[in-house]
Amino acid sequence: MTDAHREARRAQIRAAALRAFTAKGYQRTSISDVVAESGLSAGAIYGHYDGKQALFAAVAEEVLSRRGAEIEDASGGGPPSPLTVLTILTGGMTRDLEDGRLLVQLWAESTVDEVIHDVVQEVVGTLRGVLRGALRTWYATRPDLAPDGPDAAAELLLPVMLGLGQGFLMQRAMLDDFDPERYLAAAAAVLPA
Amino acid sequence: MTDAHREARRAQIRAAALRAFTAKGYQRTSISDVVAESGLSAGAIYGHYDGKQALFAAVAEEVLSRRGAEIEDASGGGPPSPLTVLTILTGGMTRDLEDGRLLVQLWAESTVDEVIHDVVQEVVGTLRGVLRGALRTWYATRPDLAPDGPDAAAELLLPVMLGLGQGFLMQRAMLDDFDPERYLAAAAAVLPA
DNA sequence: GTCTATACGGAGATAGAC
DNA sequence: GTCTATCTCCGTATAGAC
Repeated sequence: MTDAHREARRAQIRAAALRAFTAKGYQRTSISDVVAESGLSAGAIYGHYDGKQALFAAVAEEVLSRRGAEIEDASGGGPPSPLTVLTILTGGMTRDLEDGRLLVQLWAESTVDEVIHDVVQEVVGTLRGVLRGALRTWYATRPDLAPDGPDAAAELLLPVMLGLGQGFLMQRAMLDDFDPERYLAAAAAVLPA
Repeated sequence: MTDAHREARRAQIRAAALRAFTAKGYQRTSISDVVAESGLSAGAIYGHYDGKQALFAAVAEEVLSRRGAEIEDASGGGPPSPLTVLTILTGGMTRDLEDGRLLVQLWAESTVDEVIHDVVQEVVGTLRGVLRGALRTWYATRPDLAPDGPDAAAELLLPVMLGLGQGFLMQRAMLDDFDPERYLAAAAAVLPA
């Protein structure tokens, strides 16, 4: 089997795992669920991934790393505003995940599972680095909003940006009456622009 | 056994469950863990609660309802600012829970468990009602910040307030280098004041 | 009301044939 | 590499004595 075929099969397994985890949540999803969703067998899954935990880590890494890439892409046409960055984050997650359930599962698991914790720590770290860079270059074009310099301003806004993104995904996943556009409008009202 | 004794025993069980859920996460916590933590037996637990799910719901309800009470208390000395409200929310959770892990577990579970979903829906609904009331009265004292009236302004800010609170708890629970004061300072910079 | 002991089901993971 | 079949453990919940 060529490397390409091997990676294709791994991608197939990850995609099935993503669907299964999203539908039932990480903990309630059994390997049998992934088996059923993928059309493969338990043996096949374990031939490619060490187990459920490794599979979850792989899926999480795939999803989160795309957001960093998207923000860097968007920086091509001039520095994106904080609101634009937030829109990219939430829009990308919406496209990949339909709802935010998988990420909420990931965050919960990261507070209680060492391995997942480390994976999240690393991948959120790089995403935050990309965010920081984007905000810095934007503040550099708006010195009126950054009296202490763009770096300090970006560093200060960073946790809030992350929080607003997490809030969006959380509320979309858990509240029946969540209104995405309303949330982004509210965020726009508080973010610097 | 008097009602007071009965409630005391139930509180004892809830407290043990809270500790156990916080330490290992909801799903990984077994009834045996709660048994060990409480010093009681399985039979005793089931004599007071229908099972793990009901116990989790009871704990969640207890914790969240306190925040509503605290915000209403604070409204006694004049309408609290958005930042004050956020500080009450995060400070209260810090006091009750040490870290935000239990709530992150709750949110994750609410996206995947019908019963927990309904409980969260209701209790977050009332908390949101309290928040809405507090923001309205505050905006009423600051008509310069509410061109469309205090009600509209409060309604718009509501999801952001919730998001910032969730972001605080999430990041505290999952990020090694989280700085609570820095987060609140950053929130203060974006919130109306 | 509370204990001890246990029934019952389901989970993750592996063995061995193909 | 993949399948079928299965092993082993652990979790929830209950039964029955006190």
